[in-house]
Amino acid sequence: MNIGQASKASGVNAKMIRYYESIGLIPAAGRTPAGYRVYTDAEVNTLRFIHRARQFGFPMERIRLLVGLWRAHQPSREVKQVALKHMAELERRIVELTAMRDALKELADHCRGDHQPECPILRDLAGSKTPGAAAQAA
Amino acid sequence: MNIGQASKASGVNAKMIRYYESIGLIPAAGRTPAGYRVYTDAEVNTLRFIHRARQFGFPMERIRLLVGLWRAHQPSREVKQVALKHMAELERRIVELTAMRDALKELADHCRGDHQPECPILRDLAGSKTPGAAAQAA
DNA sequence: ATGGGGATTCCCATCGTTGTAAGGTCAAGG
DNA sequence: CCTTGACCTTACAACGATGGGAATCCCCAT
Repeated sequence: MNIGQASKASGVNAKMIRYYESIGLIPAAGRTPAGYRVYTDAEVNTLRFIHRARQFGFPMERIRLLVGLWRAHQPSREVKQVALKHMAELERRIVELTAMRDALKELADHCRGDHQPECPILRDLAGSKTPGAAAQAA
Repeated sequence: MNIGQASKASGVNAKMIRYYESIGLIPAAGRTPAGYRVYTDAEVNTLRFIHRARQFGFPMERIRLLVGLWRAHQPSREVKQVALKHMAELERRIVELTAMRDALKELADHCRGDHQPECPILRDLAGSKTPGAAAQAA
């Protein structure tokens, strides 16, 4: 199996496969005499694992951890701990973005959006010393 | 006003002020004979505007746009349009992250988290061909 | 043998921010 | 006058993960 086939089978872009190898997330693949990378089913499984973990938003370093736990059949406590930590970070980010969206919505809702330059959004950006002013007004 | 004072007054890191200048987001500041950058109150206001826009998560290119609209007293319609586009992107990201968190929570909730290696999280990462399997099972 | 598709390596760009290194400048105090 | 420390200057690199492209090479089929 060469890198193109491994890519299709795992869902991981060929370019990314080489990158994962370069950062040591996966061991260096075998090579044909001509220098082409060769992948076994087991290696494709690992790539699929990584791909799926990326879909969950896990950062590479945590994926490195997860792959290690997986291959070494470590206690599920360890795995769960990593997952919970990631979920907490997702949650943090969600809260952040939601706050941005809501604050912005508050301003946009009061913006006429017509031909006149007067605009609560610009007023807030330009002048607000107290970031919560819009929310407080709401 | 030198860059340190402008930084404190605007909330924008001095390093970032130089960066914003380098990418043309703000015009090059005046200089003292010794080469120190000098800032007026108006320039600090612009920096504060940028700082606030960053807090709303606006990417630089959109901030460049907003600063332009602001300074040229353009119709609020333009401003609102930019804000709405950004809100839509925030929303997209929120939905993405929420889906990740929920799917992960579903798996973590069913993980014993004990000394045994058996773990729904790893099972999903390793084997799921259908990304929605966990959600469907729920 | 020729062509096309796929492989290789290497470099560059993203986006916003931070860090570091090596220097110049200013103001205060001994 | 000299030192000290805080501040400024430029320039370069790194981050995380990915995409793009160039130049070259390999394999297979016609």
